[in-house]
Amino acid sequence: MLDKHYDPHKVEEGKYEKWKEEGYFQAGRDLSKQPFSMVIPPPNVTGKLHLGHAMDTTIEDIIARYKREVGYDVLWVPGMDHAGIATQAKVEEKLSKQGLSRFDLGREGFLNKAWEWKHEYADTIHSQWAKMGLSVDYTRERFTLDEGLSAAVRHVFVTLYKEGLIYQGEKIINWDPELRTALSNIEVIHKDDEGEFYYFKYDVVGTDKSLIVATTRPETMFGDTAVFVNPKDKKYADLVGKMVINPANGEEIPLMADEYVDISFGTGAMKCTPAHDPNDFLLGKKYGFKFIKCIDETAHMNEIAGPYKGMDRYECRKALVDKIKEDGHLVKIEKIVHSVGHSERSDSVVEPMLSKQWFVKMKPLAEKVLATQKGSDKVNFVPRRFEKVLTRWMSTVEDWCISRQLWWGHRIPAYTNIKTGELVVTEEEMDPKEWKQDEDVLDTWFSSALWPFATLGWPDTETADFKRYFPTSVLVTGYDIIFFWVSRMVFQSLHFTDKSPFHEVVIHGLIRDAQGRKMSKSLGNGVDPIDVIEKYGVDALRYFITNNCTPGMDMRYIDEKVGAAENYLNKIWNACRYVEGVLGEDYTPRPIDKKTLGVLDAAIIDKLMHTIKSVRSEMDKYHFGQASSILYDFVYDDFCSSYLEMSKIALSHEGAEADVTKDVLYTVMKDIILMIYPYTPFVTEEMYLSLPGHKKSIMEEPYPEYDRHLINKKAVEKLSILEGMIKDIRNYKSTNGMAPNAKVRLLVSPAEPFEGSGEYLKRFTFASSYEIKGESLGGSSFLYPGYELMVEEDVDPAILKEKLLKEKETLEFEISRSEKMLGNPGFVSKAPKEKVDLEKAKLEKNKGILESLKNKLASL
RNA sequence: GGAUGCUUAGCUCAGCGGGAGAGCAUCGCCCUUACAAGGCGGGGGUCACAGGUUCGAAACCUGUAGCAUCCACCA
Repeated sequence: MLDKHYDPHKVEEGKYEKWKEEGYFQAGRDLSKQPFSMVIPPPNVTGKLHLGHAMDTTIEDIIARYKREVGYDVLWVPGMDHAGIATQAKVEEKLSKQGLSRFDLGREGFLNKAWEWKHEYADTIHSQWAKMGLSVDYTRERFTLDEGLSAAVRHVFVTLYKEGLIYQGEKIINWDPELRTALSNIEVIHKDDEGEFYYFKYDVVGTDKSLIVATTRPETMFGDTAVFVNPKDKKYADLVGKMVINPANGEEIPLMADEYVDISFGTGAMKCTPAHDPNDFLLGKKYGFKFIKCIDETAHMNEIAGPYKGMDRYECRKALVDKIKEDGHLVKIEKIVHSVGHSERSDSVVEPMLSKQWFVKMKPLAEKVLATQKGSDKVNFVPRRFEKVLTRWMSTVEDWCISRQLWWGHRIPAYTNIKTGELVVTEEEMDPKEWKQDEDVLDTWFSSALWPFATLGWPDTETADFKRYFPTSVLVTGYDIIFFWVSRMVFQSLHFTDKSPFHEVVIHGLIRDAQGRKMSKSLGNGVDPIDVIEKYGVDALRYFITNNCTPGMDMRYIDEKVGAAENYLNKIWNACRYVEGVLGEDYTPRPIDKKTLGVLDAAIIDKLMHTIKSVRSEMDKYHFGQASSILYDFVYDDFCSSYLEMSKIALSHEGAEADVTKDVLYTVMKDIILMIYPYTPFVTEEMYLSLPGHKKSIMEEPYPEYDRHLINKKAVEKLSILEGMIKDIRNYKSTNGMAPNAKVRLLVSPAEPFEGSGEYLKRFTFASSYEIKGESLGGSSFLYPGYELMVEEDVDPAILKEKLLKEKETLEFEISRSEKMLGNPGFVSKAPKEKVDLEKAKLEKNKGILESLKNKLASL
């Protein structure tokens, strides 16, 4: 027997372990079923999981559990990401608290620390997955740095290299001076920062003229190789070709003309620093300049900066500007807001810098994606608009810088011969005495990109899992990592397996705080899912997520809503407790027999069928919020408030009527539980096990099926008349200042809506008497299609009249509306016939009611 | 500079071509034997604005405004 109150913690205890032991999460237990597969977006082993993870994985778990119920052999692969930069930064931070740097430990020692860190956080993550109830297949768990993934990474790297799609080159890359590593373009976040625009005077050699050049980055002037103007710019036409003096170091550099320069920007004259700016780099190449680096890897000035050597780039900027000012070459300083690149991880200002790195040549790979998206093997996004995010990026993508100057990650399989300097890229282990391996590791996303196929055994394409579960069915992830992850999985998969890695991508938004702000450490507004679970239970948290997420949209975390979810679960819990009590221990479930159903039974079963149909349809479209609210309405209104209350009367009539009612209660309750189960597996398991005739677990039950033979429109209509009567009487009492349980006498005419309906009416309205009158009722009766009802209590006639007049007004409005519609030839000829018929029927009905209403008013 | 999304009840949000919905909040009444973490009843909205398409628009199209996000090498 269920307890009187739903206690989430008591309910949740032990269930997950049981499911896991029984092997319910394991894929491939019944190969006769259709496969359905997903991979978890591997969380970083940097720390605890946050609410965003809770949302993402809850959605996946709903899908997994639903698909199992519907009859699929579901594989949901769990795993974690080594998260190169992020984890290394955490470990280094920890070390620095002990006064150590990674260089003190050396590569090997540091990696040991990193692995310790990984194990610690992997444990935390595992326990959080268990708390959340995720039905992942632990027998197939993977890690992005495990043996298999590492082999896949090496294979991909070597293959792409041999195909000419990976190359080593010297280009301007984004350098994070704090973490001291290169970054890819998308790891740089551009922010609008306030800065200064410095205008300096450059003397032109051999003349008494000068020109003014504006820059935001004076400290890079030591690396300048020219000043450029636009060839069409008349201001400088006579000066082009002469030398000008760099006010930073007094060196002579040429004044040149190139179309690239925008005449209208600044002074129209631009300094060129080929080693510290991507555009200047291109100019440098075009004109064969030297590439002079003046800033080092820690963002300090090097020897090129002469007296400024050793200064931080900003210190140097300040000192240099002061000096130029002293020299009389500073014209003015303007405040400007400009876009400055920051490292996604360290938030330090990224230094564009010439550097030798490894790159993936993106164009051919991206073109494959774009072509695929036009065909039948395309990846379908939910919502659809996110496909454009992918294709737009793919069509403008630049080469991907994949090498990182870190230790934690997949080491690049490139070796240089110590004696000859020969470079070899190979999957084989090379003898370290002869060959020196590249020091760098790969971008984390390089390995994550292989996740959907490498976790299934690839590059071995003959493994059972790869053959059965690849391509995967669906991927669930946030819109913020479409570039980082989704796009890269797609192009790697297309290139290496010739298939898209998944058929569908379900995109969700971010979870924000109650004020709509992003949750962040600096704001301290983060919510720990574990705290929420402590307070309300996992199921309430899961239900909150289910009910409040709309595909592709951000969601706010609102504590009271989780509370509301818990209350809802308590409601269902109590309904179940009632059903359980009613059925008793001897009850044996029987299928619904259409022929034996009473009006109320037939009506609730009809509504159940409609609910099953629409819920399934929404579930299939991944509209969980929609699905759960359709269910909510059915559970709350149709089942709890209506049928369940009414069943109390039927049950008091012992015999066949009571038996049928029990069958209906059982069926509806069980179907409700089975439909809510994917959202809130713990409570529903507990409730399920309290019902008679249950199996070992709810996980062995199939999803409810829609049966069109159980549709009964007439019964629903009759019920709606009864419910209308009840509502009118309740409202009548309320507006007349009577207590809800005040006794009233009722009359109906010319008959009751269905046999026995009077008993329900009486009970639901606390009527002391109930009588059927053959003839029409005068005065204050309520009207329904074909029926009248009257409350025989003395009430203030003024209130009554007011009520009737209000009713008349709305009726007249309704009638005129219908007449207007039906009088519109366009509507009658163009609207669907059923709409027109519906409107006609409404008009007739309302006209009839208005007629009797007028009589009543006259007789008052 | 491009692109996308949002603007609906006091608050947070669904709905996205056939008569305005939910949760919370609010007001009134009720300990009715599943649930007071409850029940019953009520109040509250020219669905941002302006045009257009349609028999019919909160929903579709085009603009406008405000907010948000993403992309972009403007020195």
